[in-house]
Amino acid sequence: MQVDRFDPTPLYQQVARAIREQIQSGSLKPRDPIPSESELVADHGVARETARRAVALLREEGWVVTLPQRGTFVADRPGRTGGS
Amino acid sequence: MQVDRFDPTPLYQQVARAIREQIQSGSLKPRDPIPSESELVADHGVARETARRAVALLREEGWVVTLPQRGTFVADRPGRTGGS
DNA sequence: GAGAATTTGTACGTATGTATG
DNA sequence: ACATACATACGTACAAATTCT
Repeated sequence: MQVDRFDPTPLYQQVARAIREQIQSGSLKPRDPIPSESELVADHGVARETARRAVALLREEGWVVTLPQRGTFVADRPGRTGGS
Repeated sequence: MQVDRFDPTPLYQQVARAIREQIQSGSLKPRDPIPSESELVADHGVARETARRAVALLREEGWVVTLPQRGTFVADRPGRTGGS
């Protein structure tokens, strides 16, 4: 799904929202891999940096966990930071 | 102070460390502005993206606070995230 | 073990937008 | 109007670790 370039919402937030909704709806389940950066670039029509920011945002929000050189996966308890 | 390109430590971490040490040593005090992105680029000989990452890291660590379109400043209680 | 492909990490350069002074 | 400063976005390149053939 391409982003909407007329929507003033930053593209990386649009991409993040699309993934977040897939997690919330259950089409992406805990421990499932989310699309790789390259796939996000192709699927959404954005630059890699934009895709990376989207994933970074989801990571900060606790939706996903990234394993370097492995991939990024849906967290066991998505949406929870795990912090104190 | 230029970064050390033979040091395997990522450049953005080297820049962040340099700023962090200035805060810890007291040469940068709470509410002082830290150098702008352009100044970090000039001072350390790195790209803007690298300077931005350094600042982002310090922000995550609680050393600085960024006020959009204002600048980035040393936190009131540097090194504390303010979280629970 | 060798080699290619994949995936994330780091880094540089550039451009435009938005808000402030 | 102009300069400053951060935010977003695109493109490119190479490194490092893992995975697959």
